[in-house]
Amino acid sequence: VPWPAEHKAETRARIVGAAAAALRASGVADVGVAEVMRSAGLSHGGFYGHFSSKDELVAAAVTGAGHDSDEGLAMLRSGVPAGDLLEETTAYLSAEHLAHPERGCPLAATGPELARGSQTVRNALGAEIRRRLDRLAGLSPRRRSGTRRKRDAAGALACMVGGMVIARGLPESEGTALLADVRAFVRAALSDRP
Amino acid sequence: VPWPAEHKAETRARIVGAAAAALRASGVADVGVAEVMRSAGLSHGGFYGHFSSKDELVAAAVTGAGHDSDEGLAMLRSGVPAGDLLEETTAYLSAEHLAHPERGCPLAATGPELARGSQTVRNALGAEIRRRLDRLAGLSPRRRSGTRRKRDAAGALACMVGGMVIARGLPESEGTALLADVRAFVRAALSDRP
DNA sequence: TGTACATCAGTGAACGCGCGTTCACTGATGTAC
DNA sequence: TGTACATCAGTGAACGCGCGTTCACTGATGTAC
Repeated sequence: VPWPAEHKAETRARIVGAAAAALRASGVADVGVAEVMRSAGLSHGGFYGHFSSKDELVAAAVTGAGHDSDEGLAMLRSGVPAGDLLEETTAYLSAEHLAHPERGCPLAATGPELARGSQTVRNALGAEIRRRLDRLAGLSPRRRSGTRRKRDAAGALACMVGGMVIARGLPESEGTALLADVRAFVRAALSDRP
Repeated sequence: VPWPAEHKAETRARIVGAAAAALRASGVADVGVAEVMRSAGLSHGGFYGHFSSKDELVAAAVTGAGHDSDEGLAMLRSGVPAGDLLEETTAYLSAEHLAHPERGCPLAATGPELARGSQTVRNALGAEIRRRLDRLAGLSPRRRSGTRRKRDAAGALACMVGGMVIARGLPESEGTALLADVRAFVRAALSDRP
């Protein structure tokens, strides 16, 4: 074996990382293979040594983006491990996340485009959604029923993704104000009352 | 004036209508000017007699799509005028809407792509979002405070858009189940309790 | 230890193709007389 | 009423351009002797 064992995997990870950021910043269609390779410090043509098509890269990037979005949220909590569902939702619906799609949630940045993608992309997207729903359901208070926790996870994720999509469709100050309204809505919805 | 006064406006409306459907079905990037003109029954080259760029068409299509999405929701209520906020949300989060992005909400179908668009497109998108928020706030019970109505409108719209985006990212049966969870979440959130 | 070799990650130029846009032209229309 | 005309909505071919993909090649690497 003429090259160090991890070399190729490391290069591939660098390409996926560059793609994950570019994808969320510019969308699937507006990101070119050449651009991704350039930001990974490689030449255009080497791409097909790692992936058999752009599609495969997009699928890998969705999964990669999901993970660094989690890390980003963890940083907003200053490294404190995720507490409850409301805290998680509040961190997601922050001005910080609004301003930085490229390190944020891939669903909010490119959900509809991915849903129209190939089967490979749709599989990665579906897996990412399930992962998030499971994670959120796990953050719901233990005293609640499974049904209630599942419902709250679905509602919270819908508010997160929808809130961010809407806020990004408005000028910044309006978007920031809208996020505050959605946060208040979720706080009320997740409270103990109903 | 060699042509009937309304002729050009009618043709333009036909182009916008075709674009509004194609846009929601395939996204901004995957819809070509040629394809839109063909489905409007016109030839490719005539486009620039009506619009100065594809961008201008997309902006017009967003507004057009907003209106026929409203009509679609009205039909799901069998023509009954919109009642309260919960009914509206329930109609939006339906299996019917899940299956037919091309006549549904443009925010759920193309929100993130539009948010990355030109200023012209962003303006149309912002106007469409404000229109929907105002409409939803108006459907909230009168007895509630302005603050509460604004918050509920924001939360309901976030749940609608986010719920639909997520559901469309899952296989159909899972998506349908998720919509039911989000509907239950919104029902609880809009109840009188808190 | 030093050198020739086989491997394969990465290079860079080239390829079709489809897109948005342009443009010289056509032909259907209402108007003038 | 009928005919010549000016207008302008629509046609269809052509244009660059950037994209995803391919491919013959390069050169850095660990291995064999």
